[in-house]
Amino acid sequence: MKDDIIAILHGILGKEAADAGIPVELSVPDEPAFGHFSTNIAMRLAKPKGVTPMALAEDIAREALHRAPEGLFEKVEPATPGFVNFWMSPRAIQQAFARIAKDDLGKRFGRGNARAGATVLVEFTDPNPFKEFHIGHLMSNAIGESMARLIEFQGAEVKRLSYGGDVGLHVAKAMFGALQRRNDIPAVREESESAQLAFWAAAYVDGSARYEEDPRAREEIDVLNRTIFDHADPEIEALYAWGREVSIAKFKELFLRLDTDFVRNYWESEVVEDGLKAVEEGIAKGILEHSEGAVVFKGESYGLHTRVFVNSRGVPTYEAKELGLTVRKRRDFAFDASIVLTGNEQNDYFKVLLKVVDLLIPDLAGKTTHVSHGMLRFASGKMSSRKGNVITAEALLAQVSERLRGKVSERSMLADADRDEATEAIALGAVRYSILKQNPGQDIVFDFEKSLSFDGDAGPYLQYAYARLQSVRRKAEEAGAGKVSATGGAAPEGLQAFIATDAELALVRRLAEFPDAAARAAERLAPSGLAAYCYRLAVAANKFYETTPILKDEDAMRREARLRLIEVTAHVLASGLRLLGIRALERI
RNA sequence: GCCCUCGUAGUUCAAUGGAUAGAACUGGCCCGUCCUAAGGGCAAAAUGGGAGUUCGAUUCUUCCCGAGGGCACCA
Repeated sequence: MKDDIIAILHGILGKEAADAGIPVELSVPDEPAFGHFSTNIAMRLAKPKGVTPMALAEDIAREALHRAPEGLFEKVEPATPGFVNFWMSPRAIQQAFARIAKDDLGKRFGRGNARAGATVLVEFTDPNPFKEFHIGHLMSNAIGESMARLIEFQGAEVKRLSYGGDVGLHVAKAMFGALQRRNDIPAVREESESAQLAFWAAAYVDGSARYEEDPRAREEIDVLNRTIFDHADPEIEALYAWGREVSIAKFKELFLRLDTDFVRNYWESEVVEDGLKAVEEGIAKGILEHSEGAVVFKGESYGLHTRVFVNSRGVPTYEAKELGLTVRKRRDFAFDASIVLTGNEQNDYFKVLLKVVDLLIPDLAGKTTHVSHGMLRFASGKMSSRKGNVITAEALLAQVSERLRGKVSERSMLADADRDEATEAIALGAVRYSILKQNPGQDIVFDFEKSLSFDGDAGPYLQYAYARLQSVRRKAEEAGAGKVSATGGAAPEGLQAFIATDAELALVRRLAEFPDAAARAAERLAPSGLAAYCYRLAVAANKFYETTPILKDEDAMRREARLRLIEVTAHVLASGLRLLGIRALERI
């Protein structure tokens, strides 16, 4: 429908719009009084053409109606101060539905080809061994996984990557903390996985505190950092191996639970060499320089600031390692684009890094995009793993599940055995949706009671809408009322003519928006637009469900048509949810 | 001090420079012989302040106020 109108507008405007550099755009107004589609082209073109916006809008409206195939529009109207609003005829909407249903059967409705044939790396989550997997990582995971799926939906092959700091100062701090209680270690190693993790979390908190408070401890930790880096001490090596292993085992378990499949998990320890080599090259090329015993990049002439790449002890910092990672990625994958997702506190740092990459590795220039997410903030104050007041991803999910449990058991649609699984999926969906519905890059103020709602614009609402649609389908199948063509049986010709109520037509118009919504979210690398779309689709589906009898309708053809609409809606909703990383549940 | 984000109903979030700023939660009022009420409907409620650009500004520029982040050996 949208493409039809744009084509008509291009026909009317000829090359005037193109010459003026003004794109012909069509939007879907929130306000029903402004039509199904609306364009502002008359206002934008009035000045170059030397006419009033309203006069142009009137001309365009009249001409559009004149040029359109018979029966496409219900009406086309100019509106002050110069909009042109379009209302599709029911028949045009019905035909759109027939097309969507056909595409949907082919399981390709909504897919785009903006990234067809491209290989895109997406690095996200990035938990660090020796530290906890906290809700910040959960946030990165939710956004990154959704971005990955959106890009795949546009035809690209996506390689999911994670990168973790298994060497560096934070490790030295944790190791220092652990060495303070080395006598406990044999006992702890006999205990549960979670006790071992708790030991390391506490060790890190201790080590961090001592690093800040005690100059002598600080010196020891810096030395320890070098020792770890050099693999110089067997006892340290053994302790390190244990800590690293405990962390990584946990991460693997969580990745599985979060349904994210990384093809490669990079560790800082393995990119050190490439990083140092790149730094050498940078020095040779005069991009990096020695300063006060360290190797730095002076970013001031680029409007950036100076950053240290190798510290005065000869240990590469995050900068050099990230440089090594970039080189490494290029060696491991032939990629067209690489996306790195981090917290927004790294924005300035990444500008420096990407500038160095541009200067040092010209063939990678511009291929890497840094995307940042905001921080999780609490009414109660800031979370800091250094201070030990972090909320782990597991703790959050456990708490959300706990709140859901009562709600799930009140409802009888599920067998007891399935309730735990549903609770898990709803909890994950609720958390994911609350993260994804917001613009990425913004901080999220997190409040257990308030921000994680299970009603209204929230994950469970979408899952519920889906489950209800599926329930109707099941009942229809049980009753033998019409073959819902899940198995691929084509609907009888002309069925779409029975889609006629306002709620039905509005729902079809929503369905038609799906490809645009997915494409736009992928282009902007922002799942929030798709989350908003899924919500609006669910609203339209619920309205249809509430207002329109389906199984109870006496007319067999109409019943079949409505079942078909339900089937397609459920499938599109499921596709949308999948792109958000939220499981569509058959029953709730 | 310099740089980057961000200030929208009581709260949490929307709004490719467009129309009457859109939702949800909370509080108020309706809908139960009906396909899952985690639902549907009604009413109420907001752009931090000032100047500017524009036919049109939540959006762009600038100043002020406020919050967060970054600014050399952490990541």
